[in-house]
Amino acid sequence: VTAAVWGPPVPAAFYDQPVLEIARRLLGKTFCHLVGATLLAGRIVETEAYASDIDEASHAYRGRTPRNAVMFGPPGHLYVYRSYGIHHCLNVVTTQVNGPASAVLIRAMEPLAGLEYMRRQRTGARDSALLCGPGNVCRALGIDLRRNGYSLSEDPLRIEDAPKPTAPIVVTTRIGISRSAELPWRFYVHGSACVSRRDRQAEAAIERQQDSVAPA
DNA sequence: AGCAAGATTAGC
DNA sequence: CTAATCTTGCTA
Repeated sequence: VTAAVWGPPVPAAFYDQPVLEIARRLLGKTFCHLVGATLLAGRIVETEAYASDIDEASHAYRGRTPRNAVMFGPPGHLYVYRSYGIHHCLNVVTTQVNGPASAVLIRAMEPLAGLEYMRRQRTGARDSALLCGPGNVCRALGIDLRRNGYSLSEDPLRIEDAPKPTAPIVVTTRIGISRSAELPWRFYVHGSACVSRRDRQAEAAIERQQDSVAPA
């Protein structure tokens, strides 16, 4: 366990902010899962926000059920659910007091530690694709329904602070949903090799914006 | 009790 | 583009 990727977790207060703010600010941070003596860690490069009030795609939109209960708070916990009967998806709960149930889906990371374990979980995948896509993230990190409701401020899970990405953040629409599909609630680090799906139009818009600020 | 849909993925 | 695979939550 190297100190470089096993520092202090972000303060619990971090998770008590509006969900869109957290979805952006999670980019660049280090997600850690300690499996036995093996530290698994990745740099978060792609997230999606889900909120219950105006977002029909949110699992919490139609109210509380046994499955989505942890989405209703407190914030700073893991919401894990089974997807398509085969995969798991991992969310960070961001529900504030008296606010709508909300969470951030972690869609992709760059592997930082525990690559051997991840390769075993994901035989055949390139290293850059080990944590590419929400189902693959859970597979590679050994996360399943048993981790649902776990705190991100206690072992064996944590998110650590890390320098903000220097690359721009691309803002675009979410993947794999049919309702509220137009909301620009997906965020990813421009140029990362580990993003699950790029949006060339959104990237082109950013480049135009940069040109106008700092012409070549 | 039955059934349609799903925050996905890998492979053809 | 489609199958795989199974749980959830809604409808009857």
